[in-house]
Amino acid sequence: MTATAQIAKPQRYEELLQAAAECFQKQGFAATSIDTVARHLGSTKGRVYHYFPSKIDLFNAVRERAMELAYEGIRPGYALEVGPVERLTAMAQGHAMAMMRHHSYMQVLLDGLQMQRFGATTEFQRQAMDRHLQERDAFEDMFREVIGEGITAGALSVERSSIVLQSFLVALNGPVFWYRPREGDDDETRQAIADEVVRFALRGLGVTDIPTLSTISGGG
Amino acid sequence: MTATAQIAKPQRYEELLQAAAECFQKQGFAATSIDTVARHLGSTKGRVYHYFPSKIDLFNAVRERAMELAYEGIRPGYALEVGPVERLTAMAQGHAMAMMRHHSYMQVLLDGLQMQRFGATTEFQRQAMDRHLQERDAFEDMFREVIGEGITAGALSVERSSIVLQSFLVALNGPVFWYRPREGDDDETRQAIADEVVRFALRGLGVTDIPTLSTISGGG
DNA sequence: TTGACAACATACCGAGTAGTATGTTTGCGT
DNA sequence: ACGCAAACATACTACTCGGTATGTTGTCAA
Repeated sequence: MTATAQIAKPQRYEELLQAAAECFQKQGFAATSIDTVARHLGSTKGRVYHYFPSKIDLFNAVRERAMELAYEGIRPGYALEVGPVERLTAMAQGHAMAMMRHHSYMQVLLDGLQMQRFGATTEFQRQAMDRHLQERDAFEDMFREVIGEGITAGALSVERSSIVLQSFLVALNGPVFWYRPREGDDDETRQAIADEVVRFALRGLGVTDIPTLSTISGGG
Repeated sequence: MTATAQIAKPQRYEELLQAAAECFQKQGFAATSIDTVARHLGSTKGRVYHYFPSKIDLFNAVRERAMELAYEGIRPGYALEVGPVERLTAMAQGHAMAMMRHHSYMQVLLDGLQMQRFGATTEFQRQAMDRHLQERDAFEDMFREVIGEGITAGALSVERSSIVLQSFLVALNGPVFWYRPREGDDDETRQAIADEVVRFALRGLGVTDIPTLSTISGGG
């Protein structure tokens, strides 16, 4: 009796994506079977393959969603009409927050990006990978751009900018590696952590007076 | 005709470890089969199982070796009899260098540490994992200790030290994620990169005047 | 009432994969 | 020369997993 009718299709899709994100996060792509995801939902393969044509498509869907969430994290800061250091701070804050808020998705995202090394994939899958890498580059470019403005404005002191950028991004991604979501965690808890991470990362770029969020929203 | 006799046993072991490290790095643990490793060596399963009782033991051997290499990276700096900031700088340098020099091993190491999330393992494997996590903690403690001395000495400005420590370590581990070994790379190339990474990480801790290696070896 | 279709569940197949059991070669001590 | 063990290679087994083919059930329009 296929049980739970009534549930709208997009909601089922969302449930599947969430379950897949959690499984891929916990076990990685290769170690996660379709049956694992299905069991996590209390259902069977049939359901999964009804919504996704293959395992890799499911994985790509999770990554794509994760990428969207990452964009959402930094876009508000990027769009601010204030100085580069203030924009950068807001972007960094948003990104660090997204890393904790959507922890499962983000871990899958970073895992997936490291998958470049899975040299042997099909031509079709290679296209998906390339698209994904392009999105990552575009994402990084947003930081690159604002950091560049900061350097021009003399607010940042940087020698080899490409390496520093990578260090900066890795530091912001940090919570994905060491933050473990706890039962009572709310946005305030995460904000406090994000503040400290952002402080560290910005000082790494040579910023001595770290702007606060209230300073930023108060006007540049 | 088993071909290549003459080769000493420890050398064979070393070859196997290296091959395993490269395979696990490229494909991850789950996606790497014993046959993959064997083919990478131009041999068969027989060889692998002659030296290692199981796949997980092979993997653990790689991780253990990686951990040793990581220790070797920071020990010289830790042992210096100079100020905490100078010691920390030397440790950070050594660590960043090790991340690039032993890139395959280190990637496997970090991959493996993230494997905490593979909740469902055997009791025996859980012990190996616990031992490994303890070693990681001991490793981190060496940094924690020196950073603590730096704070006491007033040379570092840090608020929530646990989060800052994690950010610091992630930044130093960074090269594992974004550095790709190139044909012509020698230690000088890597030193230049490490310098920049260390500079970033130390400034994140609030160090304004980064010591140089010559300063350190010249005496505190 | 009756198709028709969506939304699954179930059964099944072929391709790997970890591990084992057994052969085969080679060097070495006697 | 001979036996013996190290150092593998080969063949095989039990099992898992991605994907497919097919069955089943609820829903809804005509």
